[in-house]
Amino acid sequence: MPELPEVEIVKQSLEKKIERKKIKKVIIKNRNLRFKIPANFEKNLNNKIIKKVSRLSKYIIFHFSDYSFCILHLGMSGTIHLVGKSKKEKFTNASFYSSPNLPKNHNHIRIKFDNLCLVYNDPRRFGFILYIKNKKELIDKFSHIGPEPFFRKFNLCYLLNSFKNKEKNIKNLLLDQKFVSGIGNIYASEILFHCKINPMAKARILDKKNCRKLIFFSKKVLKKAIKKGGSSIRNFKNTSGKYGSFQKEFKVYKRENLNCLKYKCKGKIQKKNISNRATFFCNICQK
DNA sequence: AAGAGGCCCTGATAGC
DNA sequence: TGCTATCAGGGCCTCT
Repeated sequence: MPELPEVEIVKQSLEKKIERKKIKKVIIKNRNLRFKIPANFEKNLNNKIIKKVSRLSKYIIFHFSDYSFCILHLGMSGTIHLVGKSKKEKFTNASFYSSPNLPKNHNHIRIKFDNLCLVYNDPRRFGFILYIKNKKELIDKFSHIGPEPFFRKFNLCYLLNSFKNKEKNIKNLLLDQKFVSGIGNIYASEILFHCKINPMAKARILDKKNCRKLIFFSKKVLKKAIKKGGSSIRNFKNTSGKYGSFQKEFKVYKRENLNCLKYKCKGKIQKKNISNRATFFCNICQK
């Protein structure tokens, strides 16, 4: 589901609602996510106070007041839902939280606060959640993650250096989270369209001008997507159940055989599999 | 040693 | 209608 903009939207809607709250109980229905959730996970989270919620690339990070952490990755199909106690609960005192928006299946993790419950849903189970003991372990965990497009480190010098002798095509390189983090399959195609760079182009042939465009449009596309509340493909919603609208701004993604939207370009959008991932581009203006 | 490809899963949709 | 095949926003691991 989520690339950087969608994760940012989730993070933004989460922080307002769960910061400074204390975890009362953790219930795990299915431990078999991307990584098996260890038996002591619940115990580690019990009674922790969430000091802050942040995001790094496609990861959501819970900062606890005792300087331990929890990192959450949504994989392809992970979603987070915040639900309140049902009205019935007031009378029965049952510890039950429900919402009409909550999916029926695959609610693998529930984290309960007073009057609020965070539910992690993930049909494909490619996502994962990890408890991190301390700052050092956190830094370790992210040591192989490259800069986000928004970071100063993602500059002309860095790109030129990374592209030197690189045989890899630029589309695959944009998906390589060690090079740049946060860009996924949709935004890689969109960014390359704005740059007028062919996704199959080997990184080593790209010049300064191309690098400057990549830096500019990576930021621009992601920023705009965040502003629009993310892309609601396959029902992506924020934690309040609100849809994003950036899918309306797609210039190439899922637009195969349609006309290129660049002014006066007569091209048609092509779809091509690159390393088994659908890639969309204009055959004329992205030569 | 960089880079391509397989694989982990379920569900929606396309095609017959 | 109902079956099967293909594909989906990610990233780790293995093989060459």
